[in-house]
Amino acid sequence: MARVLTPRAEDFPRWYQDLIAKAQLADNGPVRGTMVIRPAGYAIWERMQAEMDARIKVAGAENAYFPLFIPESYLRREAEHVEGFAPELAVVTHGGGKQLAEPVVVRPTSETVIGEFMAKWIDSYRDLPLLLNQWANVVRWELRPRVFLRTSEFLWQEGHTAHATETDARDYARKILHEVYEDFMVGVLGIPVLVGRKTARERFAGATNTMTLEGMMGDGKALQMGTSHELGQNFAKAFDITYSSASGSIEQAWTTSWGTSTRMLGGLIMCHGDDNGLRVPPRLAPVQAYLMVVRAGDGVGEAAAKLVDALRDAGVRVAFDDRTDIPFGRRAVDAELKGYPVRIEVGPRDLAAGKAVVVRRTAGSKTPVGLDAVVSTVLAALSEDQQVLYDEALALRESRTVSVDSLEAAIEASATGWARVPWAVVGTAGEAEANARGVSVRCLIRPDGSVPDSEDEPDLVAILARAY
RNA sequence: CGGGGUGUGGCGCAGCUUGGUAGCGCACUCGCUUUGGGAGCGAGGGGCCGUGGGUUCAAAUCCCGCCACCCCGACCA
Repeated sequence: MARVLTPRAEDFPRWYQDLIAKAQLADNGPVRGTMVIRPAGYAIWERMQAEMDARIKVAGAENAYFPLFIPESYLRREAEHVEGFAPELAVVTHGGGKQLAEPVVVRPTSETVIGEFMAKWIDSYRDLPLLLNQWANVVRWELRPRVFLRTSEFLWQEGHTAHATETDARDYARKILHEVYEDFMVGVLGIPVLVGRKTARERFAGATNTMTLEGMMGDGKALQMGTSHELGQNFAKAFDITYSSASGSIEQAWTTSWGTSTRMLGGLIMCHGDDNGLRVPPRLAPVQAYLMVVRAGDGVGEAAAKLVDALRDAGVRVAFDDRTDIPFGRRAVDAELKGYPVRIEVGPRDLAAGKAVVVRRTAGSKTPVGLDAVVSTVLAALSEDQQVLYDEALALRESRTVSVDSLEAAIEASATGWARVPWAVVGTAGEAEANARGVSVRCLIRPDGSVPDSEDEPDLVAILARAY
Protein backbone atom coordinates (compact mmCIF):
# COMPACT_ATOMS: atom_id res chain seq x y z
CA MET A 1 0.00 0.00 0.00
CA ALA A 2 1.32 3.43 -0.86
CA ARG A 3 2.06 5.89 1.88
CA VAL A 4 -0.41 8.72 1.64
CA LEU A 5 0.73 10.97 4.45
CA THR A 6 1.51 14.24 2.78
CA PRO A 7 1.16 17.21 5.09
CA ARG A 8 0.74 20.04 2.66
CA ALA A 9 -0.76 23.11 4.24
CA GLU A 10 -4.01 22.97 2.29
CA ASP A 11 -4.93 19.42 3.24
CA PHE A 12 -3.47 19.37 6.72
CA PRO A 13 -6.56 18.19 8.59
CA ARG A 14 -6.96 15.29 6.14
CA TRP A 15 -3.40 14.22 6.66
CA TYR A 16 -3.85 14.55 10.36
CA GLN A 17 -6.91 12.30 10.38
CA ASP A 18 -5.07 9.72 8.26
CA LEU A 19 -2.14 9.75 10.61
CA ILE A 20 -4.35 9.23 13.63
CA ALA A 21 -5.94 6.23 11.94
CA LYS A 22 -2.69 4.71 10.75
CA ALA A 23 -0.86 5.24 14.02
CA GLN A 24 -3.86 3.64 15.74
CA LEU A 25 -4.53 6.44 18.15
CA ALA A 26 -8.24 7.09 17.95
CA ASP A 27 -11.52 6.20 16.30
CA ASN A 28 -14.80 8.01 16.06
CA GLY A 29 -17.36 6.90 18.61
CA PRO A 30 -20.96 5.92 17.92
CA VAL A 31 -22.28 9.37 18.72
CA ARG A 32 -21.27 12.25 16.48
CA GLY A 33 -18.08 13.83 17.66
CA THR A 34 -17.28 11.47 20.47
CA MET A 35 -13.90 9.81 20.41
CA VAL A 36 -12.59 6.39 21.22
CA ILE A 37 -8.95 6.44 22.24
CA ARG A 38 -7.08 3.32 21.19
CA PRO A 39 -4.36 1.78 23.38
CA ALA A 40 -1.52 3.40 21.45
CA GLY A 41 -3.10 6.82 21.95
CA TYR A 42 -3.99 6.19 25.54
CA ALA A 43 -0.44 5.16 26.40
CA ILE A 44 0.72 8.60 25.31
CA TRP A 45 -2.11 10.33 27.15
CA GLU A 46 -1.23 8.35 30.27
CA ARG A 47 2.31 9.68 30.14
CA MET A 48 0.92 13.20 29.69
CA GLN A 49 -1.28 12.71 32.70
CA ALA A 50 1.58 11.42 34.82
CA GLU A 51 3.85 14.33 33.93
CA MET A 52 1.09 16.90 34.37
CA ASP A 53 -0.23 15.40 37.57
CA ALA A 54 3.21 15.47 39.16
CA ARG A 55 3.59 19.16 38.31
CA ILE A 56 0.09 19.98 39.54
CA LYS A 57 0.89 18.37 42.88
CA VAL A 58 4.15 20.28 43.15
CA ALA A 59 2.05 23.41 42.64
CA GLY A 60 0.08 22.31 45.71
CA ALA A 61 -3.23 21.20 44.22
CA GLU A 62 -4.92 17.96 45.26
CA ASN A 63 -7.02 15.67 43.13
CA ALA A 64 -10.73 15.29 43.80
CA TYR A 65 -13.78 14.18 41.89
CA PHE A 66 -17.12 15.90 41.32
CA PRO A 67 -20.46 14.99 39.69
CA LEU A 68 -20.92 14.48 35.97
CA PHE A 69 -24.44 15.95 36.12
CA ILE A 70 -24.99 19.55 37.02
CA PRO A 71 -28.43 21.02 37.79
CA GLU A 72 -29.24 23.52 35.07
CA SER A 73 -29.92 26.17 37.66
CA TYR A 74 -26.28 26.12 38.80
CA LEU A 75 -25.17 27.24 35.38
CA ARG A 76 -27.63 30.11 35.44
CA ARG A 77 -26.19 31.59 38.59
CA GLU A 78 -23.31 33.21 36.73
CA ALA A 79 -24.77 35.22 33.87
CA GLU A 80 -21.81 35.28 31.49
CA HIS A 81 -21.04 31.64 32.16
CA VAL A 82 -24.48 30.36 31.04
CA GLU A 83 -24.50 32.63 28.09
CA GLY A 84 -21.16 31.27 26.97
CA PHE A 85 -22.03 27.63 27.44
CA ALA A 86 -25.76 27.40 26.71
CA PRO A 87 -25.37 26.70 22.98
CA GLU A 88 -23.14 23.70 23.54
CA LEU A 89 -24.79 21.96 26.47
CA ALA A 90 -25.97 18.36 26.44
CA VAL A 91 -29.11 18.44 28.57
CA VAL A 92 -30.67 15.42 30.30
CA THR A 93 -34.43 15.83 30.56
CA HIS A 94 -35.45 12.32 31.58
CA GLY A 95 -34.33 10.03 34.36
CA GLY A 96 -35.73 6.79 35.72
CA GLY A 97 -38.29 6.80 32.93
CA LYS A 98 -39.80 10.13 33.95
CA GLN A 99 -39.37 13.70 32.93
CA LEU A 100 -37.12 15.45 35.46
CA ALA A 101 -38.50 18.36 37.47
CA GLU A 102 -35.29 20.21 36.65
CA PRO A 103 -33.10 19.22 33.71
CA VAL A 104 -29.48 18.46 34.46
CA VAL A 105 -26.66 19.23 32.10
CA VAL A 106 -23.69 17.00 31.44
CA ARG A 107 -20.76 19.08 32.74
CA PRO A 108 -19.14 21.22 30.07
CA THR A 109 -16.71 22.35 32.80
CA SER A 110 -17.10 22.26 36.57
CA GLU A 111 -16.78 25.78 37.98
CA THR A 112 -20.39 25.66 39.09
CA VAL A 113 -20.56 22.32 40.91
CA ILE A 114 -17.17 22.81 42.44
CA GLY A 115 -18.18 26.33 43.44
CA GLU A 116 -21.14 24.86 45.29
CA PHE A 117 -18.83 22.59 47.28
CA MET A 118 -16.22 25.25 47.85
CA ALA A 119 -18.90 27.30 49.54
CA LYS A 120 -19.54 24.42 51.93
CA TRP A 121 -15.91 23.58 52.54
CA ILE A 122 -14.60 27.07 53.15
CA ASP A 123 -15.40 28.82 56.43
CA SER A 124 -12.25 30.53 57.52
CA TYR A 125 -9.24 32.23 55.98
CA ARG A 126 -7.44 29.21 57.43
CA ASP A 127 -9.20 27.05 54.82
CA LEU A 128 -7.58 29.06 52.07
CA PRO A 129 -6.19 28.60 49.59
CA LEU A 130 -8.28 25.60 48.56
CA LEU A 131 -6.48 24.04 45.62
CA LEU A 132 -8.36 21.34 43.70
CA ASN A 133 -7.82 19.47 40.50
CA GLN A 134 -10.03 16.98 38.71
CA TRP A 135 -9.23 14.53 35.90
CA ALA A 136 -12.51 13.95 34.14
CA ASN A 137 -14.41 13.83 30.89
CA VAL A 138 -16.64 16.72 29.90
CA VAL A 139 -19.12 17.29 27.11
CA ARG A 140 -19.53 20.27 24.80
CA TRP A 141 -21.84 19.81 21.83
CA GLU A 142 -19.61 21.55 19.32
CA LEU A 143 -20.93 22.27 15.86
CA ARG A 144 -17.96 20.81 14.05
CA PRO A 145 -15.94 18.14 15.85
CA ARG A 146 -12.43 17.06 14.91
CA VAL A 147 -10.68 14.13 16.52
CA PHE A 148 -8.48 15.15 19.47
CA LEU A 149 -8.84 18.86 18.69
CA ARG A 150 -12.52 19.38 19.29
CA THR A 151 -14.63 16.36 20.19
CA SER A 152 -18.05 16.50 21.80
CA GLU A 153 -16.71 14.56 24.74
CA PHE A 154 -13.16 15.01 25.87
CA LEU A 155 -10.83 14.06 28.67
CA TRP A 156 -9.11 16.78 30.56
CA GLN A 157 -7.71 18.11 33.75
CA GLU A 158 -9.51 21.04 35.29
CA GLY A 159 -8.11 22.88 38.27
CA HIS A 160 -10.25 25.02 40.55
CA THR A 161 -8.89 27.11 43.37
CA ALA A 162 -10.15 29.63 45.90
CA HIS A 163 -7.97 32.27 47.51
CA ALA A 164 -8.25 34.95 50.18
CA THR A 165 -7.05 37.81 48.04
CA GLU A 166 -7.01 38.90 44.43
CA THR A 167 -3.23 38.87 44.48
CA ASP A 168 -3.10 35.29 45.72
CA ALA A 169 -5.49 34.19 42.97
CA ARG A 170 -3.61 36.13 40.34
CA ASP A 171 -0.27 34.66 41.39
CA TYR A 172 -1.61 31.14 41.47
CA ALA A 173 -3.16 31.34 38.00
CA ARG A 174 0.25 32.45 36.74
CA LYS A 175 2.06 29.76 38.67
CA ILE A 176 -0.02 27.11 36.95
CA LEU A 177 0.43 28.81 33.60
CA HIS A 178 4.20 28.84 33.78
CA GLU A 179 5.33 26.20 36.24
CA VAL A 180 2.85 23.52 35.24
CA TYR A 181 1.65 24.18 31.69
CA GLU A 182 4.53 25.98 30.03
CA ASP A 183 7.09 23.79 31.76
CA PHE A 184 5.32 20.65 30.57
CA MET A 185 4.64 21.78 27.01
CA VAL A 186 8.11 23.10 26.40
CA GLY A 187 10.07 20.57 28.40
CA VAL A 188 8.13 17.39 27.71
CA LEU A 189 6.02 17.93 24.60
CA GLY A 190 8.80 19.87 22.94
CA ILE A 191 6.36 22.48 21.69
CA PRO A 192 7.49 26.11 21.88
CA VAL A 193 4.25 27.62 23.14
CA LEU A 194 3.64 31.33 23.16
CA VAL A 195 2.22 32.41 26.50
CA GLY A 196 -0.03 35.43 26.61
CA ARG A 197 -3.25 37.07 27.63
CA LYS A 198 -6.56 36.64 25.83
CA THR A 199 -8.48 39.70 24.71
CA ALA A 200 -11.84 40.43 26.33
CA ARG A 201 -13.53 38.92 23.30
CA GLU A 202 -11.67 35.61 23.63
CA ARG A 203 -11.97 35.39 27.39
CA PHE A 204 -13.49 32.35 29.14
CA ALA A 205 -17.16 32.86 29.98
CA GLY A 206 -17.22 34.19 33.52
CA ALA A 207 -13.52 35.02 33.84
CA THR A 208 -11.91 38.38 34.50
CA ASN A 209 -8.69 37.29 32.84
CA THR A 210 -7.79 34.35 30.62
CA MET A 211 -4.20 33.44 29.91
CA THR A 212 -3.30 31.02 27.16
CA LEU A 213 -0.54 28.88 25.71
CA GLU A 214 -0.58 28.89 21.92
CA GLY A 215 1.27 26.38 19.79
CA MET A 216 1.96 26.62 16.08
CA MET A 217 1.07 23.55 14.06
CA GLY A 218 2.97 22.36 11.00
CA ASP A 219 0.69 24.30 8.66
CA GLY A 220 1.14 27.60 10.45
CA LYS A 221 -2.21 27.62 12.22
CA ALA A 222 -2.46 28.19 15.95
CA LEU A 223 -3.76 25.78 18.56
CA GLN A 224 -4.78 26.86 22.04
CA MET A 225 -3.11 24.17 24.13
CA GLY A 226 -4.22 25.25 27.58
CA THR A 227 -5.69 28.13 29.54
CA SER A 228 -5.50 29.53 33.05
CA HIS A 229 -8.24 31.87 34.25
CA GLU A 230 -8.65 34.42 36.99
CA LEU A 231 -12.35 34.32 37.82
CA GLY A 232 -12.32 37.37 40.10
CA GLN A 233 -15.19 37.11 42.56
CA ASN A 234 -17.76 36.21 39.91
CA PHE A 235 -18.21 32.62 40.98
CA ALA A 236 -17.61 33.40 44.65
CA LYS A 237 -20.59 35.75 44.46
CA ALA A 238 -22.75 33.36 42.48
CA PHE A 239 -22.07 30.45 44.85
CA ASP A 240 -21.54 32.37 48.05
CA ILE A 241 -17.96 31.31 48.62
CA THR A 242 -17.14 33.38 51.69
CA TYR A 243 -14.77 33.14 54.63
CA SER A 244 -14.14 34.81 57.96
CA SER A 245 -10.98 36.86 57.85
CA ALA A 246 -8.43 37.13 60.64
CA SER A 247 -10.16 40.29 61.79
CA GLY A 248 -13.53 38.55 61.92
CA SER A 249 -15.13 40.13 58.88
CA ILE A 250 -16.91 38.05 56.23
CA GLU A 251 -15.08 38.20 52.91
CA GLN A 252 -15.70 36.85 49.45
CA ALA A 253 -13.08 34.51 48.03
CA TRP A 254 -11.24 34.94 44.72
CA THR A 255 -11.20 31.92 42.45
CA THR A 256 -9.27 30.57 39.48
CA SER A 257 -9.69 27.73 37.04
CA TRP A 258 -7.33 26.20 34.50
CA GLY A 259 -7.42 23.30 32.09
CA THR A 260 -5.63 21.19 29.53
CA SER A 261 -7.12 18.34 27.56
CA THR A 262 -6.59 15.48 25.13
CA ARG A 263 -6.32 18.30 22.62
CA MET A 264 -2.63 18.27 23.55
CA LEU A 265 -2.43 14.90 21.80
CA GLY A 266 -3.75 16.52 18.65
CA GLY A 267 -1.26 19.33 19.08
CA LEU A 268 1.57 16.86 19.48
CA ILE A 269 0.61 15.07 16.27
CA MET A 270 0.18 18.24 14.23
CA CYS A 271 3.30 19.88 15.58
CA HIS A 272 5.79 17.03 15.31
CA GLY A 273 4.23 14.51 12.89
CA ASP A 274 5.83 14.06 9.46
CA ASP A 275 5.24 12.09 6.24
CA ASN A 276 6.16 8.82 7.92
CA GLY A 277 3.93 9.19 10.93
CA LEU A 278 4.13 10.34 14.49
CA ARG A 279 7.26 11.64 16.15
CA VAL A 280 6.94 11.43 19.90
CA PRO A 281 9.43 13.40 21.98
CA PRO A 282 11.57 11.00 24.05
CA ARG A 283 10.62 12.47 27.42
CA LEU A 284 6.98 11.84 26.67
CA ALA A 285 7.22 8.58 24.73
CA PRO A 286 5.69 5.53 26.45
CA VAL A 287 8.15 3.51 24.38
CA GLN A 288 11.48 5.28 24.04
CA ALA A 289 13.41 2.42 22.53
CA TYR A 290 11.92 -0.29 20.39
CA LEU A 291 14.21 -3.27 20.20
CA MET A 292 13.41 -5.62 17.37
CA VAL A 293 14.86 -8.96 16.49
CA VAL A 294 15.24 -8.72 12.74
CA ARG A 295 15.26 -12.44 12.16
CA ALA A 296 15.91 -15.52 14.20
CA GLY A 297 19.40 -16.96 14.40
CA ASP A 298 21.87 -18.54 16.77
CA GLY A 299 22.12 -16.50 19.92
CA VAL A 300 20.13 -13.60 18.51
CA GLY A 301 17.25 -13.85 21.00
CA GLU A 302 19.68 -14.03 23.92
CA ALA A 303 21.76 -11.08 22.75
CA ALA A 304 18.60 -9.04 22.20
CA ALA A 305 17.21 -9.91 25.63
CA LYS A 306 20.49 -8.85 27.21
CA LEU A 307 20.29 -5.48 25.48
CA VAL A 308 16.71 -5.02 26.67
CA ASP A 309 17.81 -5.64 30.26
CA ALA A 310 20.73 -3.28 29.94
CA LEU A 311 18.48 -0.53 28.56
CA ARG A 312 15.90 -1.07 31.29
CA ASP A 313 18.62 -0.89 33.92
CA ALA A 314 19.66 2.42 32.42
CA GLY A 315 16.11 3.72 32.94
CA VAL A 316 14.98 3.55 29.32
CA ARG A 317 11.34 2.68 28.59
CA VAL A 318 11.88 -0.16 26.18
CA ALA A 319 9.64 -2.51 24.19
CA PHE A 320 10.89 -5.84 22.89
CA ASP A 321 9.72 -7.18 19.57
CA ASP A 322 10.80 -10.72 18.75
CA ARG A 323 7.89 -11.52 16.43
CA THR A 324 10.07 -12.88 13.66
CA ASP A 325 7.05 -14.47 12.03
CA ILE A 326 5.91 -11.01 10.98
CA PRO A 327 7.88 -9.46 8.10
CA PHE A 328 10.55 -6.96 9.09
CA GLY A 329 9.18 -4.16 6.95
CA ARG A 330 5.75 -4.40 8.51
CA ARG A 331 7.17 -4.06 12.01
CA ALA A 332 9.61 -1.31 11.10
CA VAL A 333 6.95 0.81 9.42
CA ASP A 334 4.61 0.29 12.33
CA ALA A 335 7.27 1.46 14.77
CA GLU A 336 7.81 4.57 12.64
CA LEU A 337 4.10 5.34 12.47
CA LYS A 338 3.86 5.19 16.23
CA GLY A 339 6.85 7.47 16.55
CA TYR A 340 9.11 5.47 18.84
CA PRO A 341 12.14 7.75 19.19
CA VAL A 342 14.78 5.02 18.83
CA ARG A 343 14.67 1.61 17.21
CA ILE A 344 17.36 -0.98 17.75
CA GLU A 345 17.69 -3.74 15.17
CA VAL A 346 19.36 -6.96 16.19
CA GLY A 347 19.92 -9.74 13.67
CA PRO A 348 22.42 -12.47 12.82
CA ARG A 349 24.30 -10.26 10.37
CA ASP A 350 24.87 -7.46 12.91
CA LEU A 351 25.63 -9.85 15.67
CA ALA A 352 28.33 -11.58 13.64
CA ALA A 353 30.07 -8.21 13.60
CA GLY A 354 29.37 -7.66 17.30
CA LYS A 355 26.96 -4.84 16.53
CA ALA A 356 23.35 -3.68 16.57
CA VAL A 357 21.79 -1.00 14.37
CA VAL A 358 20.43 2.10 16.09
CA VAL A 359 17.76 3.90 14.07
CA ARG A 360 16.59 7.36 15.11
CA ARG A 361 13.06 8.42 14.24
CA THR A 362 13.75 12.13 14.21
CA ALA A 363 16.42 12.18 11.53
CA GLY A 364 15.84 8.68 10.16
CA SER A 365 19.53 7.88 10.57
CA LYS A 366 20.76 4.28 10.87
CA THR A 367 24.00 3.62 12.66
CA PRO A 368 25.67 0.28 13.44
CA VAL A 369 26.90 0.41 17.01
CA GLY A 370 29.07 -2.02 19.02
CA LEU A 371 26.95 -3.98 21.50
CA ASP A 372 28.76 -2.40 24.45
CA ALA A 373 27.95 1.08 23.20
CA VAL A 374 24.23 0.58 22.55
CA VAL A 375 23.02 1.89 25.91
CA SER A 376 25.13 5.02 25.84
CA THR A 377 24.21 5.68 22.20
CA VAL A 378 20.51 5.34 22.97
CA LEU A 379 20.71 7.63 26.00
CA ALA A 380 22.52 10.26 23.98
CA ALA A 381 20.03 9.97 21.12
CA LEU A 382 17.05 10.33 23.46
CA SER A 383 18.30 13.50 25.05
CA GLU A 384 19.47 14.96 21.75
CA ASP A 385 16.26 14.24 19.87
CA GLN A 386 14.12 15.82 22.58
CA GLN A 387 15.98 19.03 21.77
CA VAL A 388 15.89 18.46 18.02
CA LEU A 389 12.10 18.29 17.96
CA TYR A 390 11.81 21.47 20.00
CA ASP A 391 14.34 23.28 17.84
CA GLU A 392 12.59 22.25 14.63
CA ALA A 393 9.23 23.44 15.93
CA LEU A 394 10.74 26.71 17.09
CA ALA A 395 12.48 27.25 13.76
CA LEU A 396 9.20 26.66 11.95
CA ARG A 397 7.39 29.12 14.19
CA GLU A 398 10.02 31.77 13.68
CA SER A 399 10.09 31.31 9.93
CA ARG A 400 6.32 31.63 9.78
CA THR A 401 5.93 34.60 12.11
CA VAL A 402 6.19 38.10 10.73
CA SER A 403 6.09 41.49 12.41
CA VAL A 404 3.81 43.94 10.69
CA ASP A 405 2.32 47.32 11.53
CA SER A 406 -1.15 47.26 10.03
CA LEU A 407 -4.25 45.15 10.47
CA GLU A 408 -4.40 44.46 6.75
CA ALA A 409 -0.85 43.11 6.67
CA ALA A 410 -1.55 41.02 9.76
CA ILE A 411 -4.60 39.37 8.22
CA GLU A 412 -2.64 38.71 5.07
CA ALA A 413 0.25 37.16 7.01
CA SER A 414 -2.22 34.92 8.84
CA ALA A 415 -2.81 33.01 5.63
CA THR A 416 0.47 31.18 6.15
CA GLY A 417 1.45 31.79 9.76
CA TRP A 418 1.35 34.22 12.63
CA ALA A 419 1.50 37.98 12.65
CA ARG A 420 2.91 40.16 15.39
CA VAL A 421 1.27 43.53 15.26
CA PRO A 422 0.91 46.38 17.75
CA TRP A 423 -2.32 45.88 19.71
CA ALA A 424 -2.90 49.61 19.43
CA VAL A 425 -3.36 49.36 15.65
CA VAL A 426 -5.78 46.44 15.99
CA GLY A 427 -8.06 47.29 18.88
CA THR A 428 -11.54 45.86 19.41
CA ALA A 429 -12.74 47.10 16.04
CA GLY A 430 -9.80 45.55 14.24
CA GLU A 431 -10.30 42.33 16.16
CA ALA A 432 -13.91 42.09 14.95
CA GLU A 433 -12.80 42.77 11.39
CA ALA A 434 -10.12 40.05 11.61
CA ASN A 435 -12.64 37.59 13.07
CA ALA A 436 -14.98 38.23 10.19
CA ARG A 437 -12.16 37.17 7.89
CA GLY A 438 -11.28 33.94 9.69
CA VAL A 439 -8.42 35.32 11.74
CA SER A 440 -8.35 35.73 15.50
CA VAL A 441 -6.23 37.52 18.06
CA ARG A 442 -4.57 34.53 19.71
CA CYS A 443 -3.11 36.53 22.57
CA LEU A 444 -1.49 39.73 23.73
CA ILE A 445 2.07 39.82 24.98
CA ARG A 446 4.42 42.49 26.24
CA PRO A 447 7.33 43.60 24.06
CA ASP A 448 9.65 41.52 26.27
CA GLY A 449 7.44 38.44 25.79
CA SER A 450 5.91 38.36 29.25
CA VAL A 451 2.20 38.16 30.04
CA PRO A 452 0.39 41.50 30.42
CA ASP A 453 -1.71 42.33 33.48
CA SER A 454 -4.22 44.24 31.39
CA GLU A 455 -5.00 44.75 27.75
CA ASP A 456 -4.67 48.48 28.30
CA GLU A 457 -0.94 48.38 28.96
CA PRO A 458 1.05 50.43 26.45
CA ASP A 459 3.05 48.83 23.65
CA LEU A 460 1.36 45.45 23.77
CA VAL A 461 1.89 43.10 20.85
CA ALA A 462 -1.05 41.15 19.42
CA ILE A 463 -0.52 37.76 17.83
CA LEU A 464 -2.95 37.17 14.97
CA ALA A 465 -3.47 33.81 13.28
CA ARG A 466 -5.91 31.34 11.97
CA ALA A 467 -6.69 28.71 14.57
CA TYR A 468 -8.05 25.22 15.03
C1' C B 1 -28.75 27.44 9.72
C1' G B 2 -26.20 28.77 4.51
C1' G B 3 -23.20 26.47 0.42
C1' G B 4 -21.29 21.77 -1.75
C1' G B 5 -21.20 16.37 -1.73
C1' U B 6 -21.90 11.08 -0.45
C1' G B 7 -24.81 6.59 1.04
C1' U B 8 -22.89 -0.58 -2.47
C1' G B 9 -19.26 -6.89 2.47
C1' G B 10 -15.24 -4.65 8.42
C1' C B 11 -12.52 -0.25 5.68
C1' G B 12 -11.74 2.42 0.85
C1' C B 13 -14.15 2.50 -3.78
C1' A B 14 -16.06 1.07 -9.08
C1' G B 15 -20.71 -0.08 -11.33
C1' C B 16 -25.71 4.18 -12.30
C1' U B 17 -25.21 8.26 -18.08
C1' U B 18 -27.40 3.65 -21.89
C1' G B 19 -32.06 -1.22 -16.48
C1' G B 20 -30.66 -7.74 -17.62
C1' U B 21 -27.04 -13.33 -12.63
C1' A B 22 -23.14 -7.42 -7.60
C1' G B 23 -17.42 -6.34 -8.68
C1' C B 24 -12.25 -4.46 -7.26
C1' G B 25 -8.34 -3.17 -3.55
C1' C B 26 -7.27 -3.63 1.65
C1' A B 27 -8.56 -6.58 5.88
C1' C B 28 -10.13 -11.73 7.44
C1' U B 29 -9.67 -17.67 7.14
C1' C B 30 -6.79 -22.07 5.32
C1' G B 31 -2.31 -24.10 2.76
C1' C B 32 2.63 -23.73 0.91
C1' U B 33 6.76 -20.56 0.17
C1' U B 34 8.71 -16.22 2.63
C1' U B 35 10.77 -12.96 6.78
C1' G B 36 17.53 -7.17 6.87
C1' G B 37 12.01 -1.96 4.82
C1' G B 38 4.33 -2.13 4.41
C1' A B 39 5.58 -10.42 1.39
C1' G B 40 4.15 -14.01 -2.96
C1' C B 41 1.08 -17.75 -5.00
C1' G B 42 -3.28 -20.80 -4.54
C1' A B 43 -8.00 -21.72 -2.23
C1' G B 44 -12.07 -19.62 0.71
C1' G B 45 -15.87 -16.82 3.87
C1' G B 46 -18.67 -12.45 4.08
C1' G B 47 -23.25 -7.65 0.89
C1' C B 48 -32.14 -7.94 1.30
C1' C B 49 -26.69 -1.88 -2.89
C1' G B 50 -29.37 4.03 3.48
C1' U B 51 -34.91 3.86 3.61
C1' G B 52 -40.30 4.06 1.86
C1' G B 53 -43.03 4.14 -2.43
C1' G B 54 -43.54 4.26 -7.95
C1' U B 55 -42.37 2.80 -13.29
C1' U B 56 -41.02 -2.01 -15.67
C1' C B 57 -41.28 -8.78 -17.64
C1' A B 58 -36.89 -7.10 -14.85
C1' A B 59 -34.22 -1.66 -10.60
C1' A B 60 -27.78 -0.72 -7.19
C1' U B 61 -29.06 1.66 -12.03
C1' C B 62 -34.95 5.49 -13.96
C1' C B 63 -38.86 8.78 -11.02
C1' C B 64 -40.88 10.90 -6.18
C1' G B 65 -40.48 11.28 -0.86
C1' C B 66 -37.78 10.54 3.65
C1' C B 67 -33.39 9.58 6.63
C1' A B 68 -28.31 9.59 7.70
C1' C B 69 -23.42 11.05 7.18
C1' C B 70 -19.18 14.01 5.26
C1' C B 71 -16.74 18.67 3.65
C1' C B 72 -16.58 24.46 3.77
C1' G B 73 -18.62 28.59 7.16
C1' A B 74 -20.92 30.43 11.90
C1' C B 75 -19.56 28.16 17.70
C1' C B 76 -15.28 26.26 20.51
C1' A B 77 -10.35 23.28 25.38
